[in-house]
Amino acid sequence: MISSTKVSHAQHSRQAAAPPLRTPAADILSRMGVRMAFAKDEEVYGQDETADLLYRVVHGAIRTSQVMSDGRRQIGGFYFPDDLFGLEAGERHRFAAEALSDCEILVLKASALRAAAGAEAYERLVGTATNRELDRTQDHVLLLGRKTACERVASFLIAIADRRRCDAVTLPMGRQDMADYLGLTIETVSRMLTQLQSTLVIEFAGAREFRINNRCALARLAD
Amino acid sequence: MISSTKVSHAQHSRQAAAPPLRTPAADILSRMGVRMAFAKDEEVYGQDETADLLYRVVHGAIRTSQVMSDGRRQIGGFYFPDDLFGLEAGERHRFAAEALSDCEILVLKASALRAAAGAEAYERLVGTATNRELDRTQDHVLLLGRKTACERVASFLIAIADRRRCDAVTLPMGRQDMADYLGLTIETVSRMLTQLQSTLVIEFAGAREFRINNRCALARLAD
DNA sequence: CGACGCTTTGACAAACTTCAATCCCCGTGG
DNA sequence: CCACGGGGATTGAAGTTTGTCAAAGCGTCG
Repeated sequence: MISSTKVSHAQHSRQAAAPPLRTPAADILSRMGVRMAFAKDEEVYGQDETADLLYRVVHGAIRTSQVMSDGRRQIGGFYFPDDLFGLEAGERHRFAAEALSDCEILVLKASALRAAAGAEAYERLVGTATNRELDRTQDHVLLLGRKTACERVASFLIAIADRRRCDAVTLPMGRQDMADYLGLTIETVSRMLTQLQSTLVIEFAGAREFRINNRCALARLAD
Repeated sequence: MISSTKVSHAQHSRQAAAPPLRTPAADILSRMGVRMAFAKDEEVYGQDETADLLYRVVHGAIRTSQVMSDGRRQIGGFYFPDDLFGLEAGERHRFAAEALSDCEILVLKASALRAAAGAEAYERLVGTATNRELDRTQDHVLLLGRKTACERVASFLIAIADRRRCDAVTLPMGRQDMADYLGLTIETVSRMLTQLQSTLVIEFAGAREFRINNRCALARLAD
C-alpha cells in the first residue's frame, strides 16, 4: 500500500480551464482532468469521503468496497477501462475505491466537467452512468438475496465474459475479491468453480484464466 | 387484483399543461400528473416495462420486486408517502412495483415534468432521488451480502423506525415481504423477531405493531 | 531450488431452510 | 355475545447449504 491517495482540488481547477468549451462530453472527459497512477491495492478514495470528484478508468481495474466494523467486506462492483465510477454516492461515498491492479485513472472535478461540457451534456453523461450503476446494483441485490452459491458464481463469470465480449477471459481479481463480491467465502467460490469445471461448462488454465465452453448451460445455471 | 394498471400518455399531456411554468419543482409535483388509486397487491408497473413515467406515493405504501423464473422473489425497496419511485431503471424497469396496501399514487410523465419545472429543477429533483435510491440499494447490498439473519432483521426494524421518526411503529407489510426484502424465509424472520423480543430490545403487540425499547442495543445488533 | 502467497480440498460445525404442525388474531355469521 | 373459520405467524425437528478450520497443492518470483 502506497501512501498518497488524496487528490488536491487545486490540481483539478488548474487543468479544468484547459479544454475548449462545448466539445462532446465523451471527448472532454479524455481531455480534461488529471491522470493519476495507482498501485495495486492503493485507495483511490475512502469510505465516507466526500464525493465531488468523478473518476474514469484509463487502464487497469478498480473495485469498490465497504467494510463493516468487524472486518467483513462487501465489494460493490468492478470497473474497467472507460467506466466512470465514484458517482455512486449522494454526499459521501458509501464504498471506498481501490486499485485492483496497477492502474491509471482520470480524475476530474464534477463541477469543472459540468462547466466545460455544459449542464445538458453533463447530466446526460452522469445520469446515464448513474442509471447503469443503479441497474447493476439491482442485479447485485437479486444475486445476493436470492441466488445460490453456484448461481452466483455462474452469473459472475457470465457478466465478466459479457463485458469483455469474449469467451476466454483472464480474471482481473483473486478469489477473495470474487467471494466478497458474491457474498461467499473463497472456499465456496473455489468449490463452485471446481464443480462447474467438472460438468465441462467452463475450463480453467491456472487460477485466473478461464474459458466458457457452454454459454447456454452457464446462463441456465445463473438463473 | 383490479384490472387497469396502465396509464395513458394522453392523460398526462393534458394535465401537464395545467400548472404554471417555473414553480418550485416540489410543488409542481403535487399539481401536475394524475392521481391513481391502486388496491392492495395491484401492480403499478411491471418488470421489464418501459420506464418513462415517474411516480410519487400520496398515501399508502409501495414495494418493488423482481421475480426469478422459478418464483423466487427479491424485494428492492419500500416506498412511503412523498417518496418518488420508478426512476430505478435506465430503459426498462428491472423491478415491478406493487401496492403494499390500498394506496393513491401520483403518476407523471418525466418529460412533462421536465418541461414544466425546467431542466435544472428537474435534474435536481430526479438526480437527488436517484442518488438516494442508489445509496439505499448499496446499503441493501451490504445487508444481503454480509449480514447475518439477526443483523438483517435488526437493520430493517431500525430503518423502518427511522423513516417514521418514531420508536413505536406499525409495519405496513407482512412477514413474506420482509423475508423477500431481507433475503431470508418467513420462518427465519419470525425466529429472529422472537429472539429480539426475548432479549427485550423490541416488543411486539400483534404481528405488525412493535416498539423499540433499546435503540442502541438494536443498532449494535444491526452491525 | 526454496519460500511465500494464493488456491484447492477435506472434515466438521453452524446458519439457515424446509416441511409440518399448531397457534393466534380477526372478521363473520349464528 | 360467542362459536367458527381462515390466513398469516410461530414453533419444532430434520435436512441442506454454506462457513470454518486445517492441511496440502500449485505457481511464481527471488
